[in-house]
Amino acid sequence: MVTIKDVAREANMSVATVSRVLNGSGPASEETGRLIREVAGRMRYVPHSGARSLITSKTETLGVLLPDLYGEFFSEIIRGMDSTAQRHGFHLLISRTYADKHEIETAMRAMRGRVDGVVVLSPDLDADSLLNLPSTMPVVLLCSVAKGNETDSLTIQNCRGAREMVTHVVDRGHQRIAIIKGSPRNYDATERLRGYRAALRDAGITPEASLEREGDFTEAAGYAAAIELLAMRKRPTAIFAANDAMAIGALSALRESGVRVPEEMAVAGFDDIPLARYMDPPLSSVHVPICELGERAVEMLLHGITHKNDHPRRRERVSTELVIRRSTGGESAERPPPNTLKGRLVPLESRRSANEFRVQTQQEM
Amino acid sequence: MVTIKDVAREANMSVATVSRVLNGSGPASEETGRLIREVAGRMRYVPHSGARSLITSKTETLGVLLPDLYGEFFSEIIRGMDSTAQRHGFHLLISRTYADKHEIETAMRAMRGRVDGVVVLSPDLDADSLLNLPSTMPVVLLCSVAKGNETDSLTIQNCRGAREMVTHVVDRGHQRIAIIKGSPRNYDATERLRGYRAALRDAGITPEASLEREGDFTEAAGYAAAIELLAMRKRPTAIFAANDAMAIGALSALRESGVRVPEEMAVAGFDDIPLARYMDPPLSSVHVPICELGERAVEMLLHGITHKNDHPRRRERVSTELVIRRSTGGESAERPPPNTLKGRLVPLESRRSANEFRVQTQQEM
DNA sequence: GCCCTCTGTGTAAACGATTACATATTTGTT
DNA sequence: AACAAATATGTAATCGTTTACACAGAGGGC
Repeated sequence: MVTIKDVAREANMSVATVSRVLNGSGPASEETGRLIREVAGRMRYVPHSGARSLITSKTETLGVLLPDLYGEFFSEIIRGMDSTAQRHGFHLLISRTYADKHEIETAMRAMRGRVDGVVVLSPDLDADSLLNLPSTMPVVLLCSVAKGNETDSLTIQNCRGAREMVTHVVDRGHQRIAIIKGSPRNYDATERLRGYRAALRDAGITPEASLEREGDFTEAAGYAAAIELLAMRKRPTAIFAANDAMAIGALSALRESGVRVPEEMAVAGFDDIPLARYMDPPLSSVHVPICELGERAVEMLLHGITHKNDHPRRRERVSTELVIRRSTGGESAERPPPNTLKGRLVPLESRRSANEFRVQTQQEM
Repeated sequence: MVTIKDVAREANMSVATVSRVLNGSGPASEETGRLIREVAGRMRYVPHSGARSLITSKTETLGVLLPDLYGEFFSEIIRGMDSTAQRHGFHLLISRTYADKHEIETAMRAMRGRVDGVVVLSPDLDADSLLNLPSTMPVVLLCSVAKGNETDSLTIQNCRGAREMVTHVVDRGHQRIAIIKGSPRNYDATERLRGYRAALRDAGITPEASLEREGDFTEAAGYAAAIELLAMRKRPTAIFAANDAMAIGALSALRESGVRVPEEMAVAGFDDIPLARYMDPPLSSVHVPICELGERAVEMLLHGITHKNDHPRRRERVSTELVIRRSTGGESAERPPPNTLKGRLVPLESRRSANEFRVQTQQEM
């Protein structure tokens, strides 16, 4: 491995000069500049990032902690993060963890000293406690809230999105609307459930426990839940799945049971993954700008890093957009590429207390 | 940030002893061991990985270079890589690059000194040249071949998989079988095309240029290609898409055109993404053990690292498995979870020349 | 000619860990 | 009792950078 010393020797210069030239961090004559750059290039010198980070105490790397996510969501969010990180000269150190609290803590420790900050995507509510991480380094919480502690966080407008979708279904004349829920420990899932109930309340419909089915965001769960719903003596006429994967599973179950969608049963999902529009019938869904979620999270983290974690904390939320297709009886004329449906960011002012924020959330509903 | 020195001072020990205790790299009395561990824990000491990698010249990090991949593939391959890496105490540094040769080179440079080795997934054929990377560090090439240079590589059994699928379609009585190809610059795509042609040749059917349609692995491409095929005066009776996303797009086009699958048109895909079985009709596909692909790649890389890149190079290939569902007229009785369909690894002995390998590939066909 | 300010360069001290070597202490062997 | 061997601990060099400080020479203003 060729070091800065080797380059200095070869160019008959001191290491200091080489360092200054290569980093543009000090004066240097035109000529020495050219020479050193030429030699460094020829010798294929690449600075040892460990040594550099030792003295500068910067790693130019961002940590990302993720649970085991479903396909499209994972790839898109990484895409968003990596592109913004790269644009700012940062790398991404990724670690998949089981959402378990202890695991997250371990992973955080392991990252310490390797990264300048961390994005933690922990949809698991129990992981709340991770806010107690005595982390001196910047952290951005994704898809979860940190009660009690002050942490930058970024979430999806789950509640409003779900509420809008269910309201749309109500508007199409449905009264008995079922929901296939996500895990009760999942933040996104609980918020979507909240939106569902709010919409029913708005419409003067009393929520019914038997219409709220358990799920876990997988196709299999959606399939199973739909089968159960069909077996009910008083069937619902519409199903709102808390994500697209479950909606797709439900569609498959309905098809096998010979139930026509949307005539006998309307179906709606959440996320608007690319496949949604290729379903039969095309699936109505709540579009989430996943890529943008990743971008924004990294931007927030970088902000925290440049301000040395000494900045007013922010809670932001990316907004969703209703995409109506045929599965809820909407026109299927729609055929714009999904990426034109850009969600806008809704920055909330930084808040001091979680309660204050809660109120805000209520209002936003 | 608390350093080893702080811990040493607090425990009234020398840094050497602290280091030895914490790494278990030297003798230490029972008592000092306990004391130091207690102090380190209390002070939340985490060693600075940069400093450590400086002296040990190990980073315990693996680099991963990926192009912009389609959803499921990306998340699964990372899952496989990360789990094996973690099991061996390694981290993953991920970088998305545009498959462009120059970009890859830049990314490789940036990784140098940050990682102990790199997995490069470069399906782009033009990137061949990257084999000329004067890399002194271990590299594993994924989903592409390196002609000329010696590099460990791991690929999918594309050719055989495609051939088996097309043969299956032929066996169901089809004679005019179209293919929706991937990019001609994509390695997987060209291999799948080769398998398609081989199967036709086996069946005594002469390939027809008009039945080979361009595609780029997106749903939209599959949709468009299917529309074109339907417009032909002499329609095919079956479509083999080079990946599932395109097959799904094709299914959607057929549905809209009122063409019944599989009665009027059989459809098959490649990859067997989780959604395949939830399509209408459930999609026949070639199962690729993606997660395993990632696992194996990391294992190969770790092997290269422990042997300091001075080991016989290997070319391995993960095998695929035919999954027949209703879209090709197969029974749809099948409903095992896809993860029981484990592909087996087919290790090929290390080969000296690319030519030799070529021959082997022919035989394997 | 003196002093000041630039510019270009070099010297050497950090940064935080590991580890070869030295030293001090204990234990065991004869 | 003497000495060897094993155990426990400390000292200091080292890894590859960056950067504060020092210094030399050039140019300008008085």
